[in-house]
Amino acid sequence: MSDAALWTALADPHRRAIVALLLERPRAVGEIVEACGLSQPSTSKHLKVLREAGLVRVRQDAQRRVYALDPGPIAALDAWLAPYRKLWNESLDALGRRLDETPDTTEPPAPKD
Amino acid sequence: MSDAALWTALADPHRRAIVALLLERPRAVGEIVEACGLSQPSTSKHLKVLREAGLVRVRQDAQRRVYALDPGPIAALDAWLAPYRKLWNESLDALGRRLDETPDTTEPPAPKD
DNA sequence: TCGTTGTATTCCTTGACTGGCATATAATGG
DNA sequence: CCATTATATGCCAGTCAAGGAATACAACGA
Repeated sequence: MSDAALWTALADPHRRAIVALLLERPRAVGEIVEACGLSQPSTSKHLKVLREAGLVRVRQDAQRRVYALDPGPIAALDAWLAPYRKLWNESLDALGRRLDETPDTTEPPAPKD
Repeated sequence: MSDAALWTALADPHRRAIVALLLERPRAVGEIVEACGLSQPSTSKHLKVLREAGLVRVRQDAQRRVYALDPGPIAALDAWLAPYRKLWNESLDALGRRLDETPDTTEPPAPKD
């Protein structure tokens, strides 16, 4: 819930992997266990962290628990990022201006993948 | 440099605080020490982590070292976020549609908080 | 060159996080 | 009610990161 919990939750690579999995579609724990190659208990613990950070929500389907992404905290991250985005937009602008001033290159900036 | 380093760097609240400080303007280590209330060595270590994650760059000014944000990794974060942003845009859309279907409220959605 | 200022690094201790294993708990079907 | 399936939790050991103190290193001024 707190900002800290969100960052800590996403700091772990396995948890980011889980979040990425859930971006495709909601999944039951079993699927997640298989996909991330951890033991079931470890996976459950990671899911708990994600749950407590508000990043995922659970729906019960018979014995299975189906986890799905909650967009809220992601939006919070986006909000955190906003002021910085302004910063790097400026630097892109600066780059653009510099390119304009050098008539040697006829190619457009080409997205640096 | 790696994605992992970026997340780990930002996982720490003190380091996020430093990054926020540097968003306003570049600062020498001394200023940062004062601002974040840690000892000078601890602060230096945090700066090292940020440096190795590519989040900050150093410029030498006499004895002082002035740290400044590097927009690159922030952009990387933004890129990571992009697919998820699509997700919560959809959910906002869904919310909008639901509000459209309930003619009771005449008020606009009103930003939550 | 020497003292001073500003910053980085090393050493050490402590606390937190991770993963596996075993086990508890919840839900279902017979 | 019992066995089974699906998930969560407790316990333990290994690892790692953080902070403080002391110290080393670098750049400047006299």
